[in-house]
Amino acid sequence: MNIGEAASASGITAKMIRYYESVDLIPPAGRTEAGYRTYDGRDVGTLRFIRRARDFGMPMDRVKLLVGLWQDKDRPSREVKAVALRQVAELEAKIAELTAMKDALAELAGACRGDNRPDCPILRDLADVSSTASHPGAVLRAGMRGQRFVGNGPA
Amino acid sequence: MNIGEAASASGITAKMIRYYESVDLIPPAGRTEAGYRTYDGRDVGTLRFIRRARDFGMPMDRVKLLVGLWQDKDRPSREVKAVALRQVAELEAKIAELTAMKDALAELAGACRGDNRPDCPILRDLADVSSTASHPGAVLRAGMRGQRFVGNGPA
DNA sequence: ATGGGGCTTCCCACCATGGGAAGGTCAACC
DNA sequence: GGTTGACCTTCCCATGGTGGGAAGCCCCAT
Repeated sequence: MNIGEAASASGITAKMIRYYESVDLIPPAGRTEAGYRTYDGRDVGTLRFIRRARDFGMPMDRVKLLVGLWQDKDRPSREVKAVALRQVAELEAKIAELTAMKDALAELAGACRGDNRPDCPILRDLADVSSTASHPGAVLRAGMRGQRFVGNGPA
Repeated sequence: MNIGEAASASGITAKMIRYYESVDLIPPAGRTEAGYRTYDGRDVGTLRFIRRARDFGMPMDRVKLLVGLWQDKDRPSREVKAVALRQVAELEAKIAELTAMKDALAELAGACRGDNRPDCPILRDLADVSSTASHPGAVLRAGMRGQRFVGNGPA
């Protein structure tokens, strides 16, 4: 199998397969004499596994960890569960943040008439010197440095 | 006011203030003879406004738009509200995605005993060839290309 | 033998942010 | 007046995953 076939079989672009190889998420593929990468069914299985893990919003580190556990037939399920629960906890934290943002902003928007007059509580709030501490992002800025792990939606 | 003072007064790092200037989110600051940037109370107000808008998870584009509306005293509040509601809608979409991920993963984790035995439904699911379509990320991958706008939590 | 589609590597861009180096400036203190 | 240390300047680099694209090689079918 060439990389293109492996890509369509696994749902991961050829570009990303090469990238995963370059960051040691997957071992270097075999090569033909001409230098083309070759893949077999097992490789596609691994790629699919990776795609699924990414679908749960996991960062590469976590995926790598999980692939390792998957390939170790004697892992205790305890370890796998711990990884999964960490991910769940981070997702929950992110959801809570976004919800706080959303609620605060929706409330402001609800208070805005949305007509032709310029007067607007949304802008008033954003410009307001006094309400600094109670804003959703204050917490965010304080507590969530470098969480990444959600970003764009895996693509 | 030097950039450092403006930074602590506004809650935006000096580094980011320079960056915002470089991408034309804010106009170039005045300079002393020695080349130091200078800021006044109005500038700090603008920076604070920007920080608040970012706290709602808005991407730079949206913030820029909002700053423009803020500075135009004759804007119709309709336009401001529309921007806010777009942001709310995107936050809701993101929340829905993350919730789908979280629920699916939590369910799997719930089915895993988490003991010393290797058997684990989480890994079984990730490796499962058949369940491709029903996974949370399938939707994600299909529908959310290039949404960005949440990323790390503004920092 | 020629064309088109695949493969290779390498570089660039995104977005918002932080880190750090190399060098200039300012203010305070002795 | 000189030294010190805190601040400022610009410039480059890294992050994380992903896409885009160029330049060049390879393979197969016509």
